[in-house]
Amino acid sequence: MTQPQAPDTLSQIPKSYSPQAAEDRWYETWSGEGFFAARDASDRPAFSIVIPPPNVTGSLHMGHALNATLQDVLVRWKRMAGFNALWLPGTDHAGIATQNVVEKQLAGEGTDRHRIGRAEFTTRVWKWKETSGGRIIRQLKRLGASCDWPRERFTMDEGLSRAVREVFVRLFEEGLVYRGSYIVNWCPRCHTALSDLEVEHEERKGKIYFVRYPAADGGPGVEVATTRPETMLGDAAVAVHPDDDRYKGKIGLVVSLPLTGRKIPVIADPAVSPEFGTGAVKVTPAHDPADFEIGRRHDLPEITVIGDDGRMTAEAGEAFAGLDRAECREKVAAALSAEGLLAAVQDHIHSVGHCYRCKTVVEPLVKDQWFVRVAPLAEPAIEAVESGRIRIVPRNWEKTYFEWMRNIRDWCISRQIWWGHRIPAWYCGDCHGGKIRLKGRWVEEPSGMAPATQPPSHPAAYAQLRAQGLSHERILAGMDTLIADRDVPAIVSREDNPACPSCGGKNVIQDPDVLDTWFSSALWPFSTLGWPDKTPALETFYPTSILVTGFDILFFWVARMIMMGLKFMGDVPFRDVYIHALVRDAEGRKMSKSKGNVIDPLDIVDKHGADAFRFTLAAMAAQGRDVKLSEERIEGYRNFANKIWNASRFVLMNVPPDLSTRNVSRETPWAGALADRWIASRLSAVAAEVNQALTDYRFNEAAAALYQFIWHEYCDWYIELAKISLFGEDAAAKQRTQTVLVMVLETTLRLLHPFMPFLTEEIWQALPPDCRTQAPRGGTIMLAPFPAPDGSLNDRPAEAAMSKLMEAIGALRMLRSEMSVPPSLEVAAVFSTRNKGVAALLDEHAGEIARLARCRPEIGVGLARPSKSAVQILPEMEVYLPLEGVVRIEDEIARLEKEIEKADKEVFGLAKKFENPDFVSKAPPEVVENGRARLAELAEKRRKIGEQAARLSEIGRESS
RNA sequence: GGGCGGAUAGCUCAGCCGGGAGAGCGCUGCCCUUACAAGGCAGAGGUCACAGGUUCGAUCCCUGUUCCGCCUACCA
Repeated sequence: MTQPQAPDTLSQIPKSYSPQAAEDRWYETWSGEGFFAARDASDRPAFSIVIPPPNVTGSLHMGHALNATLQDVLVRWKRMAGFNALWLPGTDHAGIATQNVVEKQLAGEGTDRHRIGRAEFTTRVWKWKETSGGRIIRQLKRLGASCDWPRERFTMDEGLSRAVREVFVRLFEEGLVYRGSYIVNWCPRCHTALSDLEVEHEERKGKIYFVRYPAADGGPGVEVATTRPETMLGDAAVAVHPDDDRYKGKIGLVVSLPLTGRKIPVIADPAVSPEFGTGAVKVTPAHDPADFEIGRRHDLPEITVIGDDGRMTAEAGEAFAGLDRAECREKVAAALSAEGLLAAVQDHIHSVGHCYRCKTVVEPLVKDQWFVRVAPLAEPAIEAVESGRIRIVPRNWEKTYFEWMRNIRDWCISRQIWWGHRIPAWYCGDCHGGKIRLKGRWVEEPSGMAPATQPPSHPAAYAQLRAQGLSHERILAGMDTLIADRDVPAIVSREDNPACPSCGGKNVIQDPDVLDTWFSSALWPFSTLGWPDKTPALETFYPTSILVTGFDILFFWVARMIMMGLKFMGDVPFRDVYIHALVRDAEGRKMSKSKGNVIDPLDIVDKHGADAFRFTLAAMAAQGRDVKLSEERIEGYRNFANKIWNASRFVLMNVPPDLSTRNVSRETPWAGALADRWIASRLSAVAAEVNQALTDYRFNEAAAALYQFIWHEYCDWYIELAKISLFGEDAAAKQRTQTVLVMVLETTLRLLHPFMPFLTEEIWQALPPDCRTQAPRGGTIMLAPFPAPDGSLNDRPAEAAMSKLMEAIGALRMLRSEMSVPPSLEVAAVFSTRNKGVAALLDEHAGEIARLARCRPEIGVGLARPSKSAVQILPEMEVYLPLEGVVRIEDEIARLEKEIEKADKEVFGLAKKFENPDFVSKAPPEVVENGRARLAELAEKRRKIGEQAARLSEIGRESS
């Protein structure tokens, strides 16, 4: 590969790591060299992830950053571990969102989509997509995402569109897609139907109105409760519960609907809850989902009083027609009040549905729409998770999944917008021309096309337009929307403009609606790999290995992918689903533009580097917890990156550039000094931990293990110890230390690479060439083998000995610090033990103790304590710091008294356990034994401190 | 209404199979010790929300309570 210029002399390595330059340089190299590419055919095992496609309109937010980081960690790990790893990127076309963006643009130009027409509009959207869309893709690259970019897909691509059409047609043929007239969620602003999932419910303070409906014969009527009095204008009945004794006599009564005088019946329906309100409910089938059901059961008329634009229709009556929903509510309430029919108004909290795109209050309306019959698809999808063919991690999301899947309702998939996959359904103008009503630009001047500045007008029947002399083509060209009567059959076809099966004519008109964006997203795991064609990629990478996503789209997307994957591929779309948390701000609030608490991931990358940012996200991704991101935390990991940088700098400054670890057998370098054996043992433990944690998707644990090892073992101890031989006279020891220093660093870099790709590559490239573990190709760390746990390096004795040594050093450091002995002052110190082995160990490592605790150590068995000295009592040794001429004795006495207090507490707590005879008899023997040993140790320590305190007080008295 | 999750150091959070409470940041003290002051060494700081229960033993398991999130639902 083309070698970017790595600093070649030590003096050139700057003292702190600056990420920017390295990041751009390495990303370009990796991607240019094709290191991210997976192979359609390979003898290596496949590992594949498809990215949850972000909206093409979107820009990278924290959620994306977390999502992408976790995927990249996994895919880089697997790639290094020898898999044919694919991470397939792409975006979705985000129908409503994208359409909104371009519509806003048009509004700025003083026009709108109806004036420019459908064809021109979609051209505009494509143009927008080409120039402004996909910003998020470029942002992902800044994060270091190792996606196979040449495979990038877009839901509106030719191939994916073909998949959409194939699926739609097949579902239709099987009766799983149908067109029907039902109540749907309608956004009066976006002017389209929404699926249930696209409605966000929010608790709102509102009012509940109690309204008297007098009997038609003038007798006592019924009182109903409603939160939406304006809908009463469309009431078709009043319903009560069949078993409600209060209303038994009223069933069948005809009441007079206030303000309209219309006569409506009182009916009985079990859906009514007797406990709520008055127990009698007004029924508005055209404007309430529950009422709609009741209406259909009782064959009530569906009187539409609110129109597509959220304004009252003519049906609402002269007094109200044209009013906005909210205005109308006031007017109706006032009118009822004036007539004395408003019994009461109370405050009431209820949840109100809002459009998830524009937050407008949705209006339930009865509309002709296309639906997917979901229940038959849901069944196998439930089974797949129950049986474990798909694992959801963490598991508690399974419950949510099942809950939703078992109560699933049909999915409304048609949208009344222009940007998206147009529904492949046509209606025959020749057979049903009278029942197909169209709106379009020709209506204003039936003799010809109206100027493009004219918005569409009233609907006209297709037959009528033809009769006025418009050609079929011309009608289509000017058509805006279409309403076909319920009994007009749809011709659903894989080919455009199919011939009518009954008349053979070609004058067919395509349904103007487009499909829900999620319909195409649901096919993503196989449509992106080439389906419906049988491609090698599909063969190799489906089912994908894992899906990484946030729980907010568990239903929107994950569930639907499972259904579609099982239906059309006959297999699950992925083996595992890893559900990660939401990223919140430091206060735990959801980040949102309106709250102004958004942290832009790219600002973080600019400021602290992609590696620090990625590491932070991984470290905070504990399963089942939200990620509360604060900049201080990121700074902490930026410091970590810098620490690694400087440790590496130290290594590079102290090893010859021609050093080779190429032919060093695994055992040799570790066979030497205690520190070498210890760090090797620790390294193998960390490698095991990281591998296991990643296997279990416990990213935070992998990150924590690396952090702990690098900073607190390699840097704090190993490097410090290494300095002794590096700066010493023993050439062999020096060389061995250099070897270990580099080998551990090099291995650690590979372990760390999935988390911090840029930094690790930058350093790895600067290592002596013959110290870099050979990658199968490319000469890059990202293709070098991922360190596997190596049990042969485990060295329990070395770890035990090292912790003794660390304890001894720690004890003296503690005394020094407590006694305020300056770090630069070399002191005398006595290490006394009863254990010969310990004495031998300390003696052997007197040099290390001397350096790391800055002292002249005297080591031995049963050494006398210096008369005026501070002491630290450890299980197997006592450490004395002679105080003569160094500090005041009183300070040490005070310190010891505090220690005595602490030790007493501990002894007391533990001793209490043994007072209970059941503990000794019932607890496992090893637990009891362990307790006994600890108790003995503590008691001994307490005794010795006491003695020492007494002695010092005595001396103190004598000398004063 | 149903469901899920949380409550552990000043802050943000780890804590797998019940058996000696951890990290990061912040704070305090001493140090520019030839990799790093974005650093080193050391330290203080916790009734593991509350009340019961199971157990020899509970931060961990069970029940209930309080508070806080979130998801879901056609009680108008």
